[in-house]
Amino acid sequence: MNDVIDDLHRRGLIAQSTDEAALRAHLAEGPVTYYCGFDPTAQSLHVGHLVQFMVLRALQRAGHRPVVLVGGATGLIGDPRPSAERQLNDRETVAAWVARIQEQVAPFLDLPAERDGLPGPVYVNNLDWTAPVSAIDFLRDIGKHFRVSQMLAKEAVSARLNSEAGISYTEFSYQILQANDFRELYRRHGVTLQTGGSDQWGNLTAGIDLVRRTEGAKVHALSTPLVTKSDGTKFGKSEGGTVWLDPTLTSPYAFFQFWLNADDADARAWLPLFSERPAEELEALIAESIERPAARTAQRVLAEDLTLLVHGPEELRQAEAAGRALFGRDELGSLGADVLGAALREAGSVPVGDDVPTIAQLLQLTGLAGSLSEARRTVKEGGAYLNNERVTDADAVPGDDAWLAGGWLVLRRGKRAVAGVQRRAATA
RNA sequence: GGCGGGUUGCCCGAGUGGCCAAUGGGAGCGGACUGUAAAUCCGUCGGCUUAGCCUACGAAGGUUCGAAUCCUUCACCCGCCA
Repeated sequence: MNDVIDDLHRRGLIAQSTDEAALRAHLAEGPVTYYCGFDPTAQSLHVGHLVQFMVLRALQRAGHRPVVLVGGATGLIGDPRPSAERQLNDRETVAAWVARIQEQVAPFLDLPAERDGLPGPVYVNNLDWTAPVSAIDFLRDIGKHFRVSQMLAKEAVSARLNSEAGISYTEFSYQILQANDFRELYRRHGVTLQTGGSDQWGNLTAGIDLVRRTEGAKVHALSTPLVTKSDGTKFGKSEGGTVWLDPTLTSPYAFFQFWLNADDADARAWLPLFSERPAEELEALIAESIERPAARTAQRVLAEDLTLLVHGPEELRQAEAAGRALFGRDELGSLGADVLGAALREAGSVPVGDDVPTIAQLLQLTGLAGSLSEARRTVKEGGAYLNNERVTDADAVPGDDAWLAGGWLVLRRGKRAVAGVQRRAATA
């Protein structure tokens, strides 16, 4: 049996861990129950969260039992960000997000557990044990175990104290709630390991301390590195903004394209983090990527493996086919209505009636341009294409001969942004 | 509490009565080169019914033919003195 920790190190998934020798020994003794939490700060998780799933899955494959927590309580309080205080979201909103995220999380951990005959993953919401605690109980039973000096020393807190933003008592208390989660899960499910992003380290250790003080038990923590981009910008954004895991927010096509468009250095660096292929294969892929960068092997594998993981085989097939259809060598006119329609629906499309809008209006309608002015500008700059041909007149209306199979127009802005326009026969 | 400085477009930051939708840099967007990369170069970068018009320089008033620029009040930020 190869060691999970070795595996995680090899893939670059470990930033920090508590006493590693002790953790290895603990994992070697038998199935360990471990957890990772996700706070509902939006209606969906995004690609930045994927690293956590990679760790959860690696441990699960090694025979350990995952507990996935969605922070219905912590999401109401807000983990202090380095920059500024968070805006509180109202309870109904957070509750709705919790429900969506719980659904979203499940597929990541379903399969292997059943196969290995292990107990399935456990899904919990910290609101269940946090909401019933009264202020008195909280301060007496939990707060008493925390030293303010230690709480102040946490990086997340001290950074904010030294900034103009300062920190509210609400966010200051966050680490106590997360520490209490660890203790609660230790009691309820025998959880002895928590994983999380490197920015969570202070919260992870807060939990370890609480469990040691009140339960006399030694528990562990593992943190993942921050995923970075070589140009210094934030990981997980594309032209359209955040790359979400929810297919209604980021289409599988856009998700696939996000990885496919990664720059070479990033794709190679991310490959071991996100691909679960064997070490030797990854090495070969990286070598290939260096030798023939134009083939974009690393990008392709990332796009394929992750679209498959997040959206499933059928969506992967569609996303791939869409890319081939829209960026391939084939003449658009030679594509059938089914292929074209599927590709454009993936890329994003908009219906029009018999009263066909101008090119500028279509660019705006499809979202390729943010405003009419921007659409006109794009045409003026030579960045607008109709059926792969550059458009020169923003006020022109696509002629009858422009419509492709199935009543489609392929509208493109720049090299990558594509959208479809479908003509709907006016029916009475 | 007193005195002084500041608040400009997505961000930084020029601009002290007309030539200002506002210099410059960054981000973004488009083009060229490529590989649906990166770097580089060029262009663009408030909105609209686009050779014109509308809205904008912390907020509200005022002076003026004309204000980001001058005056008044208010809000917030930063220094110095109490």
